[in-house]
Amino acid sequence: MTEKMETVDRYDPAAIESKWQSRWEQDELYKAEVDPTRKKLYFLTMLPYTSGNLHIGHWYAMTPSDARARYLSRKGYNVMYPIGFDAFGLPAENAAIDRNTHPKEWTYKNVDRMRKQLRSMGAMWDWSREAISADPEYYRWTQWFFLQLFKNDLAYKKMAPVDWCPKDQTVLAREQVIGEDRVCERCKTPVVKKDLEQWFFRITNYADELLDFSGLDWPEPVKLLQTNWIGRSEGAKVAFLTEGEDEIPIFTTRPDTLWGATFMVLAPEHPLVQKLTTEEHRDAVGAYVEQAIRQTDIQRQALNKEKTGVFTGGYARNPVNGERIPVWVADYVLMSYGTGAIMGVPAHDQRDFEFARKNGLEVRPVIQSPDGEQLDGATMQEAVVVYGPMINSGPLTGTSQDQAIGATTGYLEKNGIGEAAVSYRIRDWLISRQRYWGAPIPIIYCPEHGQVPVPEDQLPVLLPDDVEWLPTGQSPLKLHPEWKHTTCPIGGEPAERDTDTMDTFMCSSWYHLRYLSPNYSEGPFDPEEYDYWMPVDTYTGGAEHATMHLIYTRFFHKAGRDMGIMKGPEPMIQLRNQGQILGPDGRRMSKSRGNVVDPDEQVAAYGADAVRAFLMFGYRWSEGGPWNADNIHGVVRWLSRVWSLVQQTAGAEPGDGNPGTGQQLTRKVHQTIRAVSHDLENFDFNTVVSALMELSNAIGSAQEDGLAGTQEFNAAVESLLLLMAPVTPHVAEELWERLDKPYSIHRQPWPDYDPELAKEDQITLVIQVNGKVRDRVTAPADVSEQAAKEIALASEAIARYLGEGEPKEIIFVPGKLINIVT
RNA sequence: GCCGAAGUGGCGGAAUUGGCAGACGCGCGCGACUCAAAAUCGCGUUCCUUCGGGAGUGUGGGUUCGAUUCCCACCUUCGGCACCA
Repeated sequence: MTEKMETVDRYDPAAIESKWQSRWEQDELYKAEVDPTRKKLYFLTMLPYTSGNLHIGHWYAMTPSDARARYLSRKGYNVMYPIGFDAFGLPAENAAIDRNTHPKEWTYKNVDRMRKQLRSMGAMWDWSREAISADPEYYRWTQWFFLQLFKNDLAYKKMAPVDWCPKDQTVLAREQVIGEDRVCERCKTPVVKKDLEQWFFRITNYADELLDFSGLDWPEPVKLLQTNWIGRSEGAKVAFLTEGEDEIPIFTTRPDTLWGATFMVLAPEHPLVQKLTTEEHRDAVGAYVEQAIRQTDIQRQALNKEKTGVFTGGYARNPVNGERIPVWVADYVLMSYGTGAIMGVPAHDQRDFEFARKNGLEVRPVIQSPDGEQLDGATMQEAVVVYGPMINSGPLTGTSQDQAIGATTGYLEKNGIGEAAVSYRIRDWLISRQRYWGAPIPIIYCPEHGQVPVPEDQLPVLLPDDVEWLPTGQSPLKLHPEWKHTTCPIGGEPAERDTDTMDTFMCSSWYHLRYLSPNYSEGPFDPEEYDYWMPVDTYTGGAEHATMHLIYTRFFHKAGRDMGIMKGPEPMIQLRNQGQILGPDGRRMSKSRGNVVDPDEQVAAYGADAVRAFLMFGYRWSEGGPWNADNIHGVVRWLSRVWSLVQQTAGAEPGDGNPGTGQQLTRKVHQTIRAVSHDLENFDFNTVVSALMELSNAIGSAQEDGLAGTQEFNAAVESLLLLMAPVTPHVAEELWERLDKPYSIHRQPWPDYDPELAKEDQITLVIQVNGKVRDRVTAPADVSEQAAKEIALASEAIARYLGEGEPKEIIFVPGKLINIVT
């Protein structure tokens, strides 16, 4: 033993990791190829943004996923695990401007650095499928997708009040404006409203289909976030007529309260405001509308504790009872939802109630209060927001709660004044960005022919390199005359290009398709690859993308399917979210706080295998948590122990250990195979590592018991390495080689377990009295109820707790416990 | 306010179906090795205790022979939504 020790070198991850990384790459160990004879598995992890440096968060997201992909590959699946870079976008452009370099240069330098950093993980990525969204050969097809959406009327340009980030000098999609403060998702600056002509995608056409998650194995919270984001409401659309015979449609979820509508409110931006306003009220309305439109959303909200609004002087008729009701303008009604106009039913809507009280408008109850009390509009303190039988409702008075909405809708339809309708919270996806670093929108504006799509054979519309940034923050594309001025593809007239670029979420909506065939030039992807690999079987990434990327990519897929480009109902079948690693102080990592953990430093200090194993072991993957610099030592020690254990015992002469111990070791091996397989399958990475530790501890004890060199012992060591390989690929490969096993361990089939061998033959039988544990005895695993009873009643420890007389009841759980109830 | 997730030792966390609470690790304590230290190895480590035992999985109830697990009410933390008619 002592002699042997001296020949054992120390575990030195730096020496073995780069060696194996180059070897695997050279041997194309992870190259995925279409093979119809094998069951495929497309395993995808959200692509990194080219921000400059790999973050410990990337490791946390990617290395457990890699372990699972490796496991499934060893289980026999033909696994494709690709990687690429999300390379366009604001952060790159801003960072480049700050550093006075070109975004392209900055981005591609980052790609080089991040590639190296990614390689240091030792993940099973197929680098031959790498795709970078800022490559012309990539964005050519991003533009192509835009044109297909345009041709199918799923992309359109319109003037609309949009969210503008004054710092980043661009508009944002609704999804990219976050929180109570309505700030820019990237720079956290409060956005302002601006009226601009912008490109939108008709994601609202797919609202209903996006609510259908059938066939998807996605986390419930993500499905719920998307459901709420889409925000489907059922109700009715009702046409009110002004005295000038203009129609004002409104949407309501409570058609049953129509008889209680005592006023109408228009959003300040509503097109009929001017026309309805009487001379007498013109100044007041004009001033109100102007200040409302000028305000940012936060300003509106701050004032919104108090409902403001002004009377237009105009009137409309309530179509169900012909009553003349005043029309007001107020900013609590949003132009962007429903029809931009509402009926005011103060008795049964709290907002309308507050507005009515403030402005002396009539409050008229039309739904029976649930406590049977007679509601009095003049004295009510708040709106009674309930469902109930209809009262004061003309011909429908007395309709029961259950029939109220249906009866009203029927009445509306019969009389031609309205119909059942659905409204959604989600808005069309605004994709124009007034920025340089993105895929140019491939549209040319011709004075003769209007919006003319760039012919497909002229794609890509290349981003010009020779651009200048002015302190005004204007897009350099606007200031680049040679690029901007072109000719009309139809008639050759002088024409102008669209100088906006596309939201980067557009690039990332289809990157999983570019991975299929990154060099394909006949289309966005090779259909043969598509048919084999799609859909994505498992997709992993952060839950923060629930209402952005994950909703966009589903829309994109469905639109692509309807255009005959893609197939199948959904792009990604199984989704799992990891949590977030925080700084050691428990707060989000950020440079300004100085709490950023650099993965390169960790790898230099402990090796990639230790960092991988630690990230899997130290956290519930779906939760994450603060970085704990101490806990990684446990994993490092474990790997060192395995390292010396394997080498000390390799080729040992069989010892004279007792055969029972060998059998126990074999049992532990089979139990570990079962546990590790189950937990990898279920994303329970922390217990994967703890099960492996238990096995190596058991092997260590067996070594002390003199079992080294026996068949059981060697088989256990072999199994340990085979099971460790997905978690710690380098050290497993190195030790595997040192045992003279065939290269590569990552191509060895995953070990099977034998349930018989995994079964315990002895159990600890727990003896309870009235549900409290009073004794534990060793018994055969298949101990019968009768035998267990005898054992329990014979126990001295138990006798003390049994009173006089017979036990009332004895409960026996086979293989577990016996409970005596007295 | 509405919706969602989570509360278990000093810390990270474990506990297939309602059945031994605290696996596996960190940290800490004691010991071995060493001139010494580091590293390594071994043992111990939920709390209280009069050493018999008692209490214990955010709080209070409930169901059950038996509850971290199921039900009801509440508290705390974190995330999402924000006048959506």
